[in-house]
Amino acid sequence: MKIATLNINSVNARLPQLCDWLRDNQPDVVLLQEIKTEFNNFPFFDLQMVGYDAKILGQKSYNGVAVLSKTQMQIISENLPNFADEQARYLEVETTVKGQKYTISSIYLPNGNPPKTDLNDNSRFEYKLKWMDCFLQHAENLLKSGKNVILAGDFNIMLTPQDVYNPDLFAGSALYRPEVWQRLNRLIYMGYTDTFRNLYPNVNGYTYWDYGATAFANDLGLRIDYIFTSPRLTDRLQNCRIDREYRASEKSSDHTVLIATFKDE
DNA sequence: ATGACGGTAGCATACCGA
Repeated sequence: MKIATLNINSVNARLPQLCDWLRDNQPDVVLLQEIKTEFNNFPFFDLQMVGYDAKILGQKSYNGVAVLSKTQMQIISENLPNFADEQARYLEVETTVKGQKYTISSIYLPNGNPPKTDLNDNSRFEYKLKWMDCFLQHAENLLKSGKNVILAGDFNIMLTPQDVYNPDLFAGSALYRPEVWQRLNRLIYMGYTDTFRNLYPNVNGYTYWDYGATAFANDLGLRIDYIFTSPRLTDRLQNCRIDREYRASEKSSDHTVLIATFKDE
């Protein structure tokens, strides 16, 4: 079973490249974040043509998450079940791949930095922390269910200095503060595995590079996209890799694709 | 501290992003 996640930064602006990537890589499931469109403008037909069914939680202009799958899916939850959210950031589905059942969530965690017009406004950071608290509660409930759970997407957090090209530059950033480290670590302590870091403890593993010309060329990146797995699924983990080729391609997102594969039995 | 760069809404420029 092969699953990929990508913050696509507008699905419609990058649809041809996405379809090409799907044809070339043939993942069973793909999680998208920042689709930046609502249901009526989502490219269901084009994705169907390359073999994927789609479930989405859309929003005009901002946010929006989706799950693509070769097999039939069922939506379990639009938004976190314990949090009335005005922003489209969480979609949970169930699907069966090669005889194995999975509970899979596409996650776009809030950024949390203040608007440029008011750097003292901490409401977005408070929203991020509240979002994470509700997410952790739900993640714990999923863990107790004993299902095969995959929680993946853009978490907007660098967990350690290794995940940042220049930690000093991000001191005080909402993506790099003790309050979010503490919360994301709780996900790990309760039993979920950060698949990439688990397999590659000594590789930076960046998944995002600024659009500015120097960033990708000089590998000035951040590791903010994650694939977390529940224990029984972690036992079946075969690989987790970053597809830097996608980020190097024409008209790519500023994020790149993270891909995990699992043994099928 | 600011902007590089890019997308969306909608038609000029503001907002969002990490």
